[in-house]
Amino acid sequence: MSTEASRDKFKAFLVAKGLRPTSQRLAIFDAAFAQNEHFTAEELLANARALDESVSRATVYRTLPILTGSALLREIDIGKNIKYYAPSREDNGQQAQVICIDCDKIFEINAPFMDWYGNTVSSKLGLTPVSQRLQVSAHCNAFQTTGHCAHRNN
Amino acid sequence: MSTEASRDKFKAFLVAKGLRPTSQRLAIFDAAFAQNEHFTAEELLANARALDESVSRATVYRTLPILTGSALLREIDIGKNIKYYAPSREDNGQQAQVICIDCDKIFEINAPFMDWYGNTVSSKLGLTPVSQRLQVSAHCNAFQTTGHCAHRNN
DNA sequence: CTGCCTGCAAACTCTTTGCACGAAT
DNA sequence: ATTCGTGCAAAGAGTTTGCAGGCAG
Repeated sequence: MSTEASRDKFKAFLVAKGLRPTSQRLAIFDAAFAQNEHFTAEELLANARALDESVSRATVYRTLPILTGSALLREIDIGKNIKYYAPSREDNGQQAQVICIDCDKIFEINAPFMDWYGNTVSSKLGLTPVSQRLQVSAHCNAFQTTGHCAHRNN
Repeated sequence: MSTEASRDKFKAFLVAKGLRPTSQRLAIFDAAFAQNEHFTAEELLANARALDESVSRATVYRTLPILTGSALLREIDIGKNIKYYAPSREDNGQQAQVICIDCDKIFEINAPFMDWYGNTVSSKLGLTPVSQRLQVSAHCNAFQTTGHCAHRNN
């Protein structure tokens, strides 16, 4: 899905919910979809402010649940106290993450068996699966030798 | 591994690290291993205080990393802002969790394929896997109809 | 007497919320 | 007018940490 199409979908979602497509909300959307990497709320704030300096931290935090609720953005919790976000993909919900412990870089891996696994395991317990996540935390081999990861520019 | 054997292992671990097996640390250990369910730091504090009222919140938070570092306790992050803990099992590191969204009950499921998956996926990226986790979030069917989960007494 | 441990309370990080003002309908 | 959205700053939750005193070796 193109960014432009997603932007329209976001506007339509807002209107359908009786919410207004304000300049701040759209700036936050644009900043989110301009990101190549996974990002945090704070990074999103900085990038949204670059587009529209009137965007406040509160509005970012209030808009993020709208974006994840509209399924345009995914929230990714890697077990730190901070949440990461990334634009959704088609294979949404069937992706595993490999997280570099050294630089926090997140790799997304297709894992279509996850849905099957969630269904199988939940039904045995009398539960209905809502979501599943599979994450591998790993050290970067390059970091062990060179002292820094090649993944992210830090 | 019996609780008694674990207790000795904990003492040995402390000594090996040059740390002292103080009454507070042992009370925290005993409280942790008396739990049947997964527990939070705050619950552990309450239970440890029942054994030794001199235990403080700070000491609980300072002792938890020691316990997880000694591999006697596992830390389980279910994507809430709070961390859960549980005594380790033999099949440590190869367990998936099914989490009831309605009551936060955590079911542990053996998933021996996780190690294989972590190794396979990491090696392709030039990474060395450290840990992996597989979690399924699900709704309790009983909750949908009766309004409360049968799992936990709340 | 030297250094590890402790409790207390303050600090910290990330996120949420109350409030009054401003914009849209 | 009325409702919705906003920024600011304060509050909140969970966790960490600086400090002065206490206990062990």
